[in-house]
Amino acid sequence: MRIELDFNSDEALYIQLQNQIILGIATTRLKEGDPLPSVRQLADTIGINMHTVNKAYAILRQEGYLHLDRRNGAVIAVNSDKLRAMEHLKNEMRISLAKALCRGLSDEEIHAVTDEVLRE
Amino acid sequence: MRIELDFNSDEALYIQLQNQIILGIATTRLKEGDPLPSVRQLADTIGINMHTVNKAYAILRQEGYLHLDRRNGAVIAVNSDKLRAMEHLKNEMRISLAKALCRGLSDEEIHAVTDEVLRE
DNA sequence: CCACTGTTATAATATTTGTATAACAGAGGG
DNA sequence: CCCTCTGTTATACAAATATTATAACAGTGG
Repeated sequence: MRIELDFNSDEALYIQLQNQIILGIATTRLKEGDPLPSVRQLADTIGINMHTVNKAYAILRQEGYLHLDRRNGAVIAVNSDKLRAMEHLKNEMRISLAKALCRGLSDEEIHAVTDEVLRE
Repeated sequence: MRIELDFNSDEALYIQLQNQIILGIATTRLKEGDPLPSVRQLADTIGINMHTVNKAYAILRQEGYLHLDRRNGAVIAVNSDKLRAMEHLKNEMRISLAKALCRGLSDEEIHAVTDEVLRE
């Protein structure tokens, strides 16, 4: 999977990297069991430091998206805890939806945007 | 409106402050034309520095939630650009929804969470 | 033994965040 | 006219975070 980072973004590189991988899983470009490049390899191809990749991988493991070990490297392994995921989603949406409501978007328009994102 | 900040949060104080005010507008606790405390006053009651409040106010003005001038202080004034708001929402939801999809949440479950947040 | 994995330690640098002091220009009230 | 309030700007400093750089360690497989 190709990974592109925006070096002018206000988002940290390791966060962007995390998000790219999460997007990859959500869009099935990355599937359970798929291997990721090693920290050094990926750092090299992107052109960033090994520790930045390692940080992203470590957090992704902690949040249940990866398995890491010295034998197999980094492997996609999604820990599916629906209840926790719904709580997480609710917290993340609170501010985003508040902004939309401030602009006068209706519930229907918000659902329409949701569907549009889900179709990607 | 009461504003509470979490000093142990990983979110910056000026971001939390922004979000509290946006939530206030979305829930109609703050309405068009309502005045906000002056930067010094609010900084004092919260117990943070004046510049931190000023930064939050300045961004809120730039993003079209406030009017600021020396006569009237800070006043709620929402600039309602629906098209831009929908683009903004779409971008913010992309990662949040990707995480939910990784955990196996269905479109229906995601809509249910959306509705739950909208009812707040 | 060698090359590869993730992991850890340590250090240097740059950026962001929050605080602190101070001043400026415009507006309103006594 | 002076005093006080408003947002705004400049400067400096401390702390935390992000990124890079070198280096080493322990386990795995060829």
